[in-house]
This record gives sequence, C-alpha cells and structure tokens, in this order.
Amino acid sequence: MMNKDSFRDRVYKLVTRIPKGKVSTYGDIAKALGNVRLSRAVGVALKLNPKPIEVPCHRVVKSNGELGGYSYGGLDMKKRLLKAEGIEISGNKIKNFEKVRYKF
DNA sequence: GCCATGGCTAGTA
DNA sequence: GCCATGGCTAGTA
Repeated sequence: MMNKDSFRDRVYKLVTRIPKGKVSTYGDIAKALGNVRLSRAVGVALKLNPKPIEVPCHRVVKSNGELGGYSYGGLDMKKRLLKAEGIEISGNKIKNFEKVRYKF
C-alpha cells in the first residue's frame, strides 16, 4: 500500500521540476498544491528541506521578485547559486522576473 | 490540544 | 491573516 506523500514531499517534488535558469515562487507552488494560502507553509517546508542539493530550493523566490530567504549559507549563497545558473539579480530582486519565471 | 514560529501573499489605506 | 510543523503542557487512565 502506497501511503500518500506528505505536504512537504509534495512541495519538494514540485521544486525539483524547476529547471536551471528558471525560478518559481512560494505562492505558485502553493497554487500548484491547490491553494495560494499554503504559501507560507511552503516557505516553512523549504526551510526544513533535508536535501538542498537534490531539491533546488534556491530557485524559489517571493511573488514580487525579491529573493526571499535561504537557510543554507544565507542570502549571499542563494544569490550566488542563482547567478551561477544565469539568473540576473540587482540588489535583492530578480531581473526580468516574469521572463525567468517557470510555470507549472 | 495549544501556542509560537516562520524562506509568504493579496488587498487595503 | 494563512497554515504546516514541532515542542510542550494539561489532564485522563
């Protein structure tokens, strides 16, 4: 009997689908899970991400294009990872946000 | 069960 | 204001 994935597992699964060079938002993931109101819980789930390598949570940012948080190495690390993937950032915001925003 | 804690968000003021 | 988590407390048995 296959037990259902927990909320966190479903979050991780979605995040895994975001391709390199693209970003998504906490809210978009929440919507993909059924309700935008889950967005805050999505943030919490990502903070608890046990595998930051496999689950690229650095590709998840705020709905207004700001970076949001990052528990592994802090914001500088998040910024560096994104830049290394070709995402342009100015200050604390993603440039061409809509253009690099991945749609599920 | 209750309560605090967040990597948040849409919609007022 | 929302809602999944995690830690902790009554208050039963």
